[in-house]
Amino acid sequence: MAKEDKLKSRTAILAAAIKLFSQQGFNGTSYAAIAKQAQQSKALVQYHFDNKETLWKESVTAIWAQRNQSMTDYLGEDLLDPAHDQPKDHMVRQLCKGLILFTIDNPEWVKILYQEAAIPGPRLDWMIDTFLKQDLEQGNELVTLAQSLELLPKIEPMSMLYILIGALIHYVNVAPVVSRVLNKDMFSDEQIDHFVNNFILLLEP
Amino acid sequence: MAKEDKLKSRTAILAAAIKLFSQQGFNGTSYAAIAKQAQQSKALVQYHFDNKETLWKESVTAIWAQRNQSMTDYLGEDLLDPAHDQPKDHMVRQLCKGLILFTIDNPEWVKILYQEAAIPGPRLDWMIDTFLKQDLEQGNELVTLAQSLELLPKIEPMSMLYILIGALIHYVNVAPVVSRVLNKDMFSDEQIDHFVNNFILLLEP
DNA sequence: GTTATAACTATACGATCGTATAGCGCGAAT
DNA sequence: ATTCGCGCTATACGATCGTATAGTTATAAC
Repeated sequence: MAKEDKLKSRTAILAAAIKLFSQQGFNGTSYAAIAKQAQQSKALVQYHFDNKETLWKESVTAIWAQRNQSMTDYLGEDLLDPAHDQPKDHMVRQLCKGLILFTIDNPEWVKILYQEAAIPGPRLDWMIDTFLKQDLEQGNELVTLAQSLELLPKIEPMSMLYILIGALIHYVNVAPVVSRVLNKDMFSDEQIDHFVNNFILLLEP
Repeated sequence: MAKEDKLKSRTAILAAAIKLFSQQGFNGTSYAAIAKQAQQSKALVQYHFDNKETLWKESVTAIWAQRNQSMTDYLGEDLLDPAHDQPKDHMVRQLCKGLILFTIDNPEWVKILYQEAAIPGPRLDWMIDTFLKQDLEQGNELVTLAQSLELLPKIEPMSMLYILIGALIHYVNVAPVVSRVLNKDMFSDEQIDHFVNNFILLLEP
């Protein structure tokens, strides 16, 4: 069936666009590069998305949709449910490790965020209004909830959020560098556990 | 004198290149854009730096030179000197605030690092061999020293480094976003102090 | 004052940029 | 069986990409 083919090629192109936009930014990514990455013709890319800004916005939208979908896989809604009556440090460990694994599997949103935050302009404005404002609120709520459960130290929630997200993201961002320097695979479960175990030592309320 | 003119125009171009490469990455930055930013002709840019890779490498080298110079301004060599016999929390606060103010005034090295770490390739390899390897070692030493002075909690130094640098960098990176969302200037001394005060609550050994 | 050198400019190359448009092939509808 | 519509391609536009090279000005040496 033709409709399926169309969706398939469109999806492949969108996936390629997501990868390249997040890695190389808006100006650094070309139609031709996206086409090559998706193994499709440049004309087909333009057929599906008739200008670059549209393609970029659809990419960001897809990134956030995928991210929100994936988030619940890593941080199930009941993760912070006290009904589990698991040990607290185990819950905190699961939260931190979940956030790292989630970021490793979904690095695009961070990269796009950092790309655009570096050049304030209409694209960043659009991201703020469409996604980031809500993200901050949700992050704030998550931290506040975790604090009320005595899982995180009760410092001001926004500051806690900076530290939590910042430290975990940084680990993922520089992992390719550190892996090469220390000759260890920082993406391995062993190294991630090692880092998380150290991190949660700081987080004991 | 002609030599001075040459140096002056060259410096202006290099400054423009540093800004654009760090904001837009290698592929996202063009000779024309650099020329415009530096208010010089495109031909003059090429006269000083006869190909793009050379210009990029010189930019990165200049960024690190400026960074290392500036670092000692913000984190004086005697900052961790116990001879001061200042209160410990004051020294930690000064270290954290220094790192943030330093990053605000020198955001380029982080941005270039994140840009290139997102696309492993020969440019990242060069950065690792030339700068990043040493950076990691120095960071490790700084943390170890601070720990021995009981200024930082004695978790594994590399993990401590991730958290310290990650949290502070993230604060600076998303400050433009958060400023707009919360309608506060996150670059202001007041907001920085607020964050640092919260951060050091976590760092009490 | 002539000359040599250094700083800088003008111009143009082929490749690639983002975009526009006309046309192809083929399944579905009549 | 023909027509129609849709998924897709071919091709070309002017602009800009990174780079090459010849030319122009200005300075310094003699």
